[in-house]
Amino acid sequence: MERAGPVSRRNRPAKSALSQETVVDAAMTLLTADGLDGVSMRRVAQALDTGPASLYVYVQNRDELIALLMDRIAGDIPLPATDGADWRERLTDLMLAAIAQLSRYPGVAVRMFATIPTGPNSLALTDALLGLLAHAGLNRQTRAWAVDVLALYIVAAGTEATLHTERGTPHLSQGAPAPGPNPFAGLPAQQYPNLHDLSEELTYGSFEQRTRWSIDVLINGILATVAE
Amino acid sequence: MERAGPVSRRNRPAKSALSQETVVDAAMTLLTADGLDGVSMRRVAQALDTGPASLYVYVQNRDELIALLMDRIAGDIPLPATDGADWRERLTDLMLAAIAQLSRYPGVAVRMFATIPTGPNSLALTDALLGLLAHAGLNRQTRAWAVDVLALYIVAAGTEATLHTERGTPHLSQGAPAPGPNPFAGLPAQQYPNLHDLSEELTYGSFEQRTRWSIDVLINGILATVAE
DNA sequence: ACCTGAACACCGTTCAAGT
DNA sequence: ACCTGAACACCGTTCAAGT
Repeated sequence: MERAGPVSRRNRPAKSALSQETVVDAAMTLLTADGLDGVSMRRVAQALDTGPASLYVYVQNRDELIALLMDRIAGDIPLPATDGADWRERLTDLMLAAIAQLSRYPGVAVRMFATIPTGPNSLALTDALLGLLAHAGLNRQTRAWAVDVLALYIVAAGTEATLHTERGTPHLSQGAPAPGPNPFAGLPAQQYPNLHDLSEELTYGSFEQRTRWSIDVLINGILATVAE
Repeated sequence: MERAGPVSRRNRPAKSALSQETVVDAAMTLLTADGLDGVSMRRVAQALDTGPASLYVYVQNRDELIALLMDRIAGDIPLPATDGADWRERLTDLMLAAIAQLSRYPGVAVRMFATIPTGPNSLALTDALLGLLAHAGLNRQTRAWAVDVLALYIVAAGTEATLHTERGTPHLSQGAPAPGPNPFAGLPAQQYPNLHDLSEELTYGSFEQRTRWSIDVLINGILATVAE
């Protein structure tokens, strides 16, 4: 009773058969090379030696193609051990791994605000996140809302990290502090007394340091804030 | 010793003179009507009865135009009272107001991940945020990193709210809970035990309720997590 | 059913020429 | 110095025609 998906007829010597997999493969190659901006329907088609219209057999539109790319990317984030002593460390590591993975593919994290991820890999990650929160002794509603903020933070930090990647500023997978002159130092103290006063502290610390601190803030906050 | 900015010569009967202000005005009108996607250089030019090339006298490129729009939007967020008893309530209100304001202009919040806001209105808001944190008894480094996470959260929540606006789901400035069927209820319990188990809780609560809880999480977390 | 060239309705930005 | 039409190099998506 199964209906087979569309089958390509390009089994000729020169061209290989198209399929959703080959389309996503080609898109993934472009994504890795040029970021999401490089993944246009026309360029994907070109890479497959065909016209853009051909892709619409395997993918509804560019948005669906991007959703498929997202889930591939999610699939490369290692799931945490389901059991173990330190849930907090496992949670932190999972979040850092997710942010680092998103930072590798410029333009992808931003789009995740739009899509509640429904791919199997993304769902598995969310489920794992919830599993870790269960070890924290939180009630059901708190766990549910907590996974929401944590996911939002992952996507937000991933988006930020991506921009650091594009600008060449160091981020998660690199060391070294930020370079360049302090943009807050020159601000008028009259108008912006607090920014002026804290200009040193505002630029202190690497992206990784700040991210680790932020994750601590979130976890401490969740532990201290019962929902309901 | 001042150099005057470019002055338009279109002081003829039919067309009014162009200036950066008129360009941003026209862009703002389009933004309000159609969101940021509606603000193309060509459409702005059309609204001003000219060609797109004319705009480049008053604005370096579309990115700069968007940055100018952002600061206009920031200017409509009321600054908190500089003194008062309850810093925590003032901080919460400021964050909710900022998120609500961003939710009114689809497409804008997303772009704020890219830009460290340098407009006068955005800087004033950040300065005010830091001022409120000073009342919380936090050390200097904690205040600096705190304003970072809070700003990141505002932009992230604003981006999310925007999508709710676009989809017609209720959000900050509206009441009522979310409609539609529960997307987690039908998930296989074998593969996603936690998502399946918490499907009720995952969809419980309005956007405003969740946002308020998240802000509480952040504030509690910041108070519990000293930087340095 | 799959594949495709051509077209439709758009983009941002640049450039040479006009005033 | 300001303004502009036209062009350049792109987009996503649709459609009619081919196999």
